[in-house]
Amino acid sequence: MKVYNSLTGKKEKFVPHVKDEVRMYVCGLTVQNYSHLGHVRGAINYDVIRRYLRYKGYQVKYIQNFTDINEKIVARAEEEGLKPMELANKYAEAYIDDLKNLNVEMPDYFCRVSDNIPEIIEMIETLVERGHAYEAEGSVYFSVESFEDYGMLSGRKLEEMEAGSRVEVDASKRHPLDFALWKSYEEKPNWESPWGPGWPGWHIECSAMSLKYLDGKLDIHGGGTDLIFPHHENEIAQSEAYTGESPFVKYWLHNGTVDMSGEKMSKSTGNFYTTRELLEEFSANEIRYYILTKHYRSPIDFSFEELKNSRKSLKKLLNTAEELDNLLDKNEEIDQDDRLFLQEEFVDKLKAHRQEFGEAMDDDFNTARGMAVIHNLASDINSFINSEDFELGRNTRQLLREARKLLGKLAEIMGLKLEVAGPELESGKFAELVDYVVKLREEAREEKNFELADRIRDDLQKMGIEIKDTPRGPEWKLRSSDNDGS
RNA sequence: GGCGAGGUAGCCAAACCUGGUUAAGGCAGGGGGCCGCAAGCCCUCAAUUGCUGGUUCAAAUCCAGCCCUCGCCUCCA
Repeated sequence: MKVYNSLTGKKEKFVPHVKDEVRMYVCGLTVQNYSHLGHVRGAINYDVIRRYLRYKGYQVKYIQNFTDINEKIVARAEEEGLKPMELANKYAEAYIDDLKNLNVEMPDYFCRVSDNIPEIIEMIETLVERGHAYEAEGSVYFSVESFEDYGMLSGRKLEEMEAGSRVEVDASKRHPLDFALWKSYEEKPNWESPWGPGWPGWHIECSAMSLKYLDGKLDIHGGGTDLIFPHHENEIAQSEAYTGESPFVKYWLHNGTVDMSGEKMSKSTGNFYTTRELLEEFSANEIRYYILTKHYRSPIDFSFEELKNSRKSLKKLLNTAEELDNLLDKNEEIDQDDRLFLQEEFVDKLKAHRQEFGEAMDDDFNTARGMAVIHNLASDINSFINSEDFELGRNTRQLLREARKLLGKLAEIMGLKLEVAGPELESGKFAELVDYVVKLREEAREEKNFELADRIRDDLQKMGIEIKDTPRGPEWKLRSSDNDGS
């Protein structure tokens, strides 16, 4: 398996610190408002990475943080008339809801800045002791000049950055790019420190918490490309200056951003679509499909049209899954042997697809290719069950079970749910009755009495019973109450 | 100004690092079929890979130049 490491700019063989174990830390968000697609895109990308790593047999420990204190939160809290911590909690919970609604698995732990102040202070103290940081007017700054490799991640050099820097130079800083580890703050949401009351700077939290919760052995650190500089650059500097070890992180992964350039109108009106707004109109499956048919490193230029298209694409996969389920659920009594000639070929295809999927995902988690494999798999399944000499015997049935399992498994790695939950009324007296009516309709069709046949179909349709004429004969199902599989 | 990403069919999007029969997959569209209609599905058609030159037996892929687009450099994922 290879992953693209932002630190080296190359795909590298993936070898975690500890065999069969992966420790990953993903930058969460400042919980100051509802999340939008950009936030959630990363969450979905790393969710799939995590699922795939697990599929590969790794035990994955996944940590994500909430930045729950900074000036933005204080400002927003004032706007909403809440205490800063209340505001942070509100949006942290909202974010967790969003993730659940998107079928994103919860991290093993959500760490919060406010829960880790002692660790952060300890880290800053050490940095000061070692001459990597200095105190000025109650705040503490990291000295970028004290860290030789500053710029290694973003590929920048200190000298070059000063020239075009737009950063306003704070008089108390020794170097314009020095950044705050501790910020002096006199008012209420603050903590005592050796330098007086205040709170942590933005970058230090991730260093302190990732080192703490992952025992200093980070295999993967993820986040958006927009965090490379300065956030992750600073994380590296302070972490390595603190531990004296390099590298701080084995593999830096960065997902592309979601841009709204095609949707300028919405920008002027308010800005982006929040996740919950999108979820009103689209299912988790659809949003995930949209995100995952693009490579995680590529930026996405958001398009409503494309998102709608993913609904149609996804429907194809759902149809196949449903067809298989129908075949497997019904005709439970069939047990005669069937011909084998077609099946060998089909078995080979299943095997091939399983392997192709692995190859795609092993290559820097290429979900776009993985998705293509899933489509090819679905196509082959469709061909198989709709071919003229298809017959449902014992062998075929077993084979279809495996096909369904594979389809479900691959979809599950993508976090897609292909289980179409229909009402469970498709057996018993009711089913016998419908079967009977359907049979009558078949007779009408044989007599070319299409008027009657169509009327039966239309009337059943009105009762919520859908008939499909397949090459294997008619099939029917109860229509699930409203939307298509979310 | 600095750093970075990218330009592939009408649209979205892989493959580029590791040159070579896959220019993948999806949406929309054409043609045919299961099958009369509906719903689906299958087969098939559709691309001189931004432009120009170069390297090579071979270039979407490597090199050079040019033209465009976008992101970051602002405590944004």
